[in-house]
Amino acid sequence: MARHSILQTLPEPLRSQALERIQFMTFPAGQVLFTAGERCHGLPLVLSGSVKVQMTGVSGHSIVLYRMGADDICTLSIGCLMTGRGYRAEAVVEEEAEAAMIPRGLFDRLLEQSPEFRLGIMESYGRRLDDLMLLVEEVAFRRMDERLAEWLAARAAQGTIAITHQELAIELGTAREVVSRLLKELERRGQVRLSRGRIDVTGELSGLD
Amino acid sequence: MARHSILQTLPEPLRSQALERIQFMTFPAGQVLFTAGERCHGLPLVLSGSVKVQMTGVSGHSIVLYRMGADDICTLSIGCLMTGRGYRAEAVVEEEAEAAMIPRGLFDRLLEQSPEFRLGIMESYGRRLDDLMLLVEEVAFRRMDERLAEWLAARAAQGTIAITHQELAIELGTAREVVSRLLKELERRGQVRLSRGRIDVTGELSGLD
DNA sequence: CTGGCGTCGGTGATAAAGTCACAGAGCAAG
DNA sequence: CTTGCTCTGTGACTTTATCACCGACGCCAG
Repeated sequence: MARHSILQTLPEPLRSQALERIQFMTFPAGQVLFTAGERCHGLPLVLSGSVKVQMTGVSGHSIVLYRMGADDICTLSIGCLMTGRGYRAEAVVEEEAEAAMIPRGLFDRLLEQSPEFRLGIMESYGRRLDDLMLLVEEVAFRRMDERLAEWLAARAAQGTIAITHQELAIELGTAREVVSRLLKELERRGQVRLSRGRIDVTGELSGLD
Repeated sequence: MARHSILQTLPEPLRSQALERIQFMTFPAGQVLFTAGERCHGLPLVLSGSVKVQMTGVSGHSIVLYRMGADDICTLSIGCLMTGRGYRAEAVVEEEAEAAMIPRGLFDRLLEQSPEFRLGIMESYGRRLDDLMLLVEEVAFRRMDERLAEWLAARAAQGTIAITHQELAIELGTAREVVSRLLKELERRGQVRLSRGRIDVTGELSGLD
C-alpha cells in the first residue's frame, strides 16, 4: 500500500495510522488536478504516471514549469496547504496517474513525528526550487533552437513524438510560429521529419553546428 | 534578542534553548553570504538590512532572483542544508544586514517541536515558489520596456536611483545595451534624466502608452 | 465519396530584444 | 594634465516575438 518512498520510511505504528487517513486516487490522462486560484486540500504524493505543472501569464501565454512522476511530491501544494492561498499554476495529468493525498492535519503530524518525513519533504522542496531556478536561467538566457533541440533529444534520441507545434510552444514558453519555423529548419537539415501532430527524429540533434 | 517573528512564536523553554545555539551575525554591504557551489551550514533568518539573491548562467549572464529583507527566511538554504548539495545561486548584501544562523540540528529540532515554526517555514517556502513562478512568467512573456519602467517606478516614483546600466541589466536578466537604449528612449520622452551611475525619475513611468 | 468545418502548420512583414564591436565621456589618482 | 578605468551610446546584424493570413489535413454528416 505504501507505494511511495517517503511513506516507506515511516516507522510503525505511524505508518499504519497514516495509511488510514490517506486517500488513494487514480486520475485518467487529461484530468486537471488543480487550476489557478483553486484551494488545496491535501498534499499529493505521486505514485505512478506523469503530471505536468504549467502556468498561464496575464498575456494568455502558457509555459510548462515542471513535471512530476513516480515517487515525486507535489511540493507546490505545501505552500497552499499551509497558508490557505490558492494555487498559481495548474496541473494536468499526462499519463494516467495514481496519487496518495495527505490531508493537512496528517501532514503536520508526520512532520512532527518523523525525521525521515521531514528530510524527504525538504529534499523535494530543494529540488523544486532548483528546477525553477534552472528554468529562469533557461528562459532568460538560452537560445530557442538549442532548447528545442534538447527537448526533442530528451524525448526521443531517435523515434516519433506525438505533439502539436502549439503544445511544444507551451513546453518552451514561446510562440507557435517560432516553433514551426525552427522545426522547419531542422527538417531542412534532415534532423527531423514533420507531419501533422507528429515529429520523427531522424538525425543527431545535439552537438551539431 | 529574538528579533525575528518565527523565533518569537517559539514557546519557552524552547526559545531560550534555541537562542543559545543561534549565532547572530552582522554583514556589511557588499559582503557575499554564499556563492554558487558552496555548502550550507545553517539557515539564515534575516533580521534587518537587504540581501539580493542572483544566479549566473553558463553563458555568464546573471539575473536577480529575489531579495530578502527584515523578517525573511532564506528558504533557498533549506534544500542545501538538508541534502548537503551546494547552492546554485549567490547572495550579496545590499544594505548592512543582521542575520540569525540556525544550525542544522537545531532546525530539525524546531521543526519537530514547534507547529508555529513549521507553519512559518512552509509559508516562507510557498512565497518563494510563488516569487520564482512569477519571475518565470515575467522573463518569458513580458516586454522589457514595461518591466524596466515598473522596476524604476517601484524604486522611486519620483527621485534618484543610484545604479549603473549593467547592474540594472542584471536585475532584469537582460543585456546592458538593451537597458541603455530603453533608458535613452525614456529620457527622450522626458520621463527620466540620465547621468553616470544615476537615474533621476522625473515623470510618470507606469500606465503610459 | 464529397463538401464543409475545425484544427494544424507555413510564411511574409514588422517590431522587439539580444549580440558584437567599438568609440567617446566621466571620473579619480598620480 | 595625463593616464587608465569604468560607464554609456550607438551602428549593424541576428534571433525571437507578434500580427495577419492562407492553405493543408482529418473528420464527420449528408
